[in-house]
Amino acid sequence: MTREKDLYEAPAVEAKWQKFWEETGLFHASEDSPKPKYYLLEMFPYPSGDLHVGHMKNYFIGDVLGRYKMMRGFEVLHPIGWDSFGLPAENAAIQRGLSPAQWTADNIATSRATLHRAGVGYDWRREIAAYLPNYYKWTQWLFLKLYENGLAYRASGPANYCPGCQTVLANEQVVDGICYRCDTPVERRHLPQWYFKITSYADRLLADHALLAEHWPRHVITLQRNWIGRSEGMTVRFPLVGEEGRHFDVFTTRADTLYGVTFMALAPEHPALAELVAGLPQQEEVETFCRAAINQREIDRASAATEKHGVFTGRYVRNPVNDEEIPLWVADYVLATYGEGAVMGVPGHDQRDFLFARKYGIAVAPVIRPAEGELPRAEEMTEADAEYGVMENSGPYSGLTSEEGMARLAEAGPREGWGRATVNYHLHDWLISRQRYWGAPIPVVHCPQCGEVAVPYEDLPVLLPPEDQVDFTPAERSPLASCPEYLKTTCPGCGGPAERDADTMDTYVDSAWYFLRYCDPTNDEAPWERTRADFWMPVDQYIGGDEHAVSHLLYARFFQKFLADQGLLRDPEPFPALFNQGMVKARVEKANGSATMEVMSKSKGNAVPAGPFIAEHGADVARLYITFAGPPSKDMEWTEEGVDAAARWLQRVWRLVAGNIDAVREAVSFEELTEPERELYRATHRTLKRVTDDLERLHFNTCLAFLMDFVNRLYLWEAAEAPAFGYALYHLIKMLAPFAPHMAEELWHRAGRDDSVFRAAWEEADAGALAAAQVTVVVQINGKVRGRVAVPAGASEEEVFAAAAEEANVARHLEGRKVVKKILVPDKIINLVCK
RNA sequence: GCCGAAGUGGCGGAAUUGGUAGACGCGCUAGAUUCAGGAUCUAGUGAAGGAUUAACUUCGUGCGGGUUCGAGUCCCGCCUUCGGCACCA
Repeated sequence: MTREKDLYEAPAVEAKWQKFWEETGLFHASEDSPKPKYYLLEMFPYPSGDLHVGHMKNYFIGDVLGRYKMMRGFEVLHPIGWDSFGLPAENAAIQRGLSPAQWTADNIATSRATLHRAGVGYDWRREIAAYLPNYYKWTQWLFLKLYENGLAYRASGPANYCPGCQTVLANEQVVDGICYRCDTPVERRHLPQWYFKITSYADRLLADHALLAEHWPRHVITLQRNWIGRSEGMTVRFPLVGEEGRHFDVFTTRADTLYGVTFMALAPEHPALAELVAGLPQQEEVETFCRAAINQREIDRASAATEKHGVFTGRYVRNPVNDEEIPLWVADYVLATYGEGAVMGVPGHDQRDFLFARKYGIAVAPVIRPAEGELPRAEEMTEADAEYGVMENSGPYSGLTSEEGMARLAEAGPREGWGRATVNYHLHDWLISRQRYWGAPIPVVHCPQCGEVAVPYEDLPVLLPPEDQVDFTPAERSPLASCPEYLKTTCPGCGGPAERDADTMDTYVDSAWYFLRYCDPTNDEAPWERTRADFWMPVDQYIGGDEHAVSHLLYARFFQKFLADQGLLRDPEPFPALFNQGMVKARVEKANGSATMEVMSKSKGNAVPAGPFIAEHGADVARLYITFAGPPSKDMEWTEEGVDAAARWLQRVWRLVAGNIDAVREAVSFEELTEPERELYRATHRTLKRVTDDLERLHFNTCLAFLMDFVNRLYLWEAAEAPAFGYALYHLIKMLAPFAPHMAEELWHRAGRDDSVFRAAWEEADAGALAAAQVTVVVQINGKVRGRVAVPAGASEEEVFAAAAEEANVARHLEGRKVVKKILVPDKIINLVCK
């Protein structure tokens, strides 16, 4: 009959403490604090409005950690803001006639309310939004900084164009030839675009992975390393036969095979081609081929991966090392965007060249033999041999190993004027211009007199024009180009009439520096004050999904390095510690009755909306379930049973602690405890140690397992009026706090405290208490467990053995056998090796 | 093809450095309490054998070898799944 009264009413309690935290400024971070700082950050979220529980996972991970660090005595900076430029707002405008700004503001309000209601502890005073002029003013400011330093430039080149989004994309936004956002196959177009010169930082981005090795997931570093794709080699110059002074360069990592070159192949897009074949009998064939190849490869590059096509141009080039004349081909397997857009064909030692040569009857000339073997015979080869070996038929280099040969050739190249050592990267400069409205305008003016002129710093921000002046409907050029009020301006240089650049920036530019703005979010004079950035940066723990491994994380690292070079920041890396959380999956029922577990999303119909869920079950239940279901780094599955279990356990904790709230006590005298109580005291500290250790490792699921275990044990004491029980409850409340903050706060106050539990210190486990007087040692015979014995802690081999021999089962197994060796792991195990 | 991660009960998952495999939870079984429960409590729950309160024994962490007193953990060789890159010269 009192049961109803005992039930924990989450909604009312949670609202009460959320208000309390807000009013007491619990999560306000200050640079004036004497405490050590801890900057905790989850990746800049896009305000999609209707957050589902899957979205909440990384906020909860952050919040558990933040509250814990707070209790550990850190001044925690845990900010939030909105990555709020981008296509969805604009599409809402096009499709439903909504205002992008209003639509965005509404979504932010909804998302913000959900996070509030989830009880995630943020310093809301520092909230920022990328679409507001007081933010994008500084995005533009950073653009100008890069421009000033030659790291932002406009160039015409092959760009990835998405017909769906009607804008160009960065390489990082094209996945398998498909737009990352709308799944439309991407086309290649030649357009003048703005780039950030991230390639200037390629080597440093690579080298500084060493600084991240310890606290970044290894696969993220690997992904970045592969994406940067540094490769060392030589650029070799092949003169064009019959036209003195003209030549073609190729990049090769295998200069040791130079004597085996039997043809050269250009990419179909190679700019010199048209002129090269003009007037030749091959002209038409080459042009037809190139047109087909360029179109075809964009439609379906993957399936054409093995079959190679090409045509002979009718021209020849001369191999500079042996003066041989070799035919010049066009081939569809040569990439225009890598190296020089041309390759030297070495069929003997490159599989692609081999396939190509065999198909078109080009000679194969092996020049490398295995260290322990013969030079392969061209006519017998069925595939290329790409291994290093010993050079043959290579003039003065014959007999050298591949490594030696390459070193000598790298020296000879410049001396003899035909080549030089070079480095190539898979990474390209970051294409940042977008032909869309909802982004930060590029602060550049095009003047017929002065050309390209940067907008002066004092004229920032370049504001987006009002929405009613703009036609959002994509028309292959930026919507801003349709707005004369925006476009027409005066040149900052000469004062004459000029036009603004009509493009806006990639939203990844916004997120490449937002973590810096949190350090000083309201600064009107500068993007941030150096002293404030130096106080908070770098981010001590960054949390987010690994879908940003090569985009956002690479861009942000690039910005950080550039800004440090400018003296605006101190540290070489923004995020020394990165944590990748796994995703939340849920059942998707298929039409045929089967079901699969898929990543939760609204479009799949398996999303559980966060707001309604929290209203029904409470935020603590959501947090607890998500943190207990598995390691935060792995994907988890959302199930009804799991929700019930979390809710049930919280009620169990509530009954235990609230029902014995008067027993809660902060201290006990170990000396005065009975032995069973001492055992409980030890269990308390053992739990504290385990929970602490696993919080530090971000293994929250095991923290909760230990707490469950502890609660199970405490139930055995419930009726007893033992001091050690009240003491255990006291610690339970504190240990519960990071995981179920609302309930813990309520219990803490019911236990008579006025201040927040999060201002209470998280204690170190009592090391003395952890060392029990009696320990159980496992007895193994030949590696098999045969018994357990209780001995005093620190017992010697002889003592343990003596006790073991007494144990019935052990004695039985020892009968008639001789113990030849004893291995003791103190206080844990003894293994008796018997014959 | 290359790179990365992972394979442990019916299920989610534990097991820092090699040292009691299966913690904790779900589910299931039995019982208690209850007008009733999808609430709560207690006990059991890897498989097989042995057993009517057994003790205990054998097998067992994807597969096959190896190192070791001892292997989920280390080494060698495979298989499978997931993720990323994919003609990068």
